[in-house]
Amino acid sequence: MQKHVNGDQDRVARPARGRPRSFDRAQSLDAAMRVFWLNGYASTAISDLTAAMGIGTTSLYAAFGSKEQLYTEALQHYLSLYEAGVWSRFKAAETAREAIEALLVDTAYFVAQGSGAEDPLGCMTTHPVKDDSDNSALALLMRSLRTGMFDRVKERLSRAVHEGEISTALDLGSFARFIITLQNGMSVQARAGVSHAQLDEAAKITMKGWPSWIG
Amino acid sequence: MQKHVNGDQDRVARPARGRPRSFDRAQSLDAAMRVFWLNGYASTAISDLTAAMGIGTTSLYAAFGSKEQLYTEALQHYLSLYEAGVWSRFKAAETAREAIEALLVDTAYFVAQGSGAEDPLGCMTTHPVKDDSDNSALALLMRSLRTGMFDRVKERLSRAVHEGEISTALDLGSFARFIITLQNGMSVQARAGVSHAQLDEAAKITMKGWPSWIG
DNA sequence: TAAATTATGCAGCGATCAATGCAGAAACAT
DNA sequence: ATGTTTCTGCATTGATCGCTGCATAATTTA
Repeated sequence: MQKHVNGDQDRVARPARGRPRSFDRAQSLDAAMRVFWLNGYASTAISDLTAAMGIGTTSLYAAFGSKEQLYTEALQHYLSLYEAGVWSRFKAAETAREAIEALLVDTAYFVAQGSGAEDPLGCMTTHPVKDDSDNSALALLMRSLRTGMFDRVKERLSRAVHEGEISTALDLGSFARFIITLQNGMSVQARAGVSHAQLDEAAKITMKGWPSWIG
Repeated sequence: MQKHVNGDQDRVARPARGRPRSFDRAQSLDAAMRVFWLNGYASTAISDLTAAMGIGTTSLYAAFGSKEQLYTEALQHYLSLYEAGVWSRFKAAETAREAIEALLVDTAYFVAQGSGAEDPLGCMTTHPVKDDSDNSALALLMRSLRTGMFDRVKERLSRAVHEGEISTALDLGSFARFIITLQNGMSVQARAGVSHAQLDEAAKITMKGWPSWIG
């Protein structure tokens, strides 16, 4: 009855034994990512996912294991899609000032990009997932993402100190914390309906404080 | 069987007809506020509330109407308890610089105050509640709170411009947006486990940019 | 004491939650 | 053809969701 509509990815990865999947796994994963991104983990029902992915619950569980495993995979898909985009100019910048400004401006663009109706707003990792205090693989992943962002900013600042761009008097940890906090706030603001233009201007105003910071 | 343990508030407000309440309404409301604050609206079950409030579901609905009405009342209780504390030094400050610094420092203190286990972390209004796009009374209240905070900061900056503290070249809307965004970010950070000390230092580092901003 | 009023505990409502059992369908291998 | 393997749709599981009906308890009013 159903046709085989798999992408080449699946066909290569799996020896084609048994009945083939009737849906494109990567495409369904992308749809699931959008739903999770839009509603968060707890507020997303399996029925929301199956509707968006265009498959039944049995197929969902056969292909992705569980709601939590699907979320984990969707989160990794999210990172592989967007993380490089948000951080590319940060990484490529020659000065710390350009790097930080790029991070803030590009974050403002990214979190306020969607329409809010179908296209999600904000950052997927800013949404509270579930009990953060447990030691599930998902909670550990979320924590490592957060510390990773902080460390990246702090590392860049540290390099700038060595290169003489920033005074040794600046507390790098506190300043990196400030930047990450601002970035997190942008996600909340975007979800509350604040426009890209407003966040972009806020990011640029922020950078006007730079001369005083690097003192 | 049960004893009458009402506070005086109820006894005065209501002509004591019929069986009296066996619990202190204000006390139960306070407990409900903590649960909502800790878990958010969607992730809080009625059973969580009744357990924390020490009453049955029938009593909860008789006294508070519905989950949404209870949340609304809990939110107003939250505001009456803490809003003045966070904003008092902001309001009393003589200069805009002192006002903004007080807001950031006091926010850092407030959001990172709790233990995280029983005492909630972050700001109750930063938690996504439910569908923000509808026109329910609760959604409208949340929106008015957000715009209110922004307006308060912008008003204070405007006054500082008139008083000559801040250059007319500064875009007040963008700068106020920056401050509110940072404040929101503090709530997210605190929930993620960032300590009060780190947020406090970040707030103080932030204020080092002041001379460059006011031009 | 009797009637009226309000609150409580118990039990359960229909709906939805995440997740599964099962039989049949669609591909392979032999 | 026959068997093996994998996937799909349907129906359903037990648990929990927000919420309520109902009988009874506790109080005031008459």
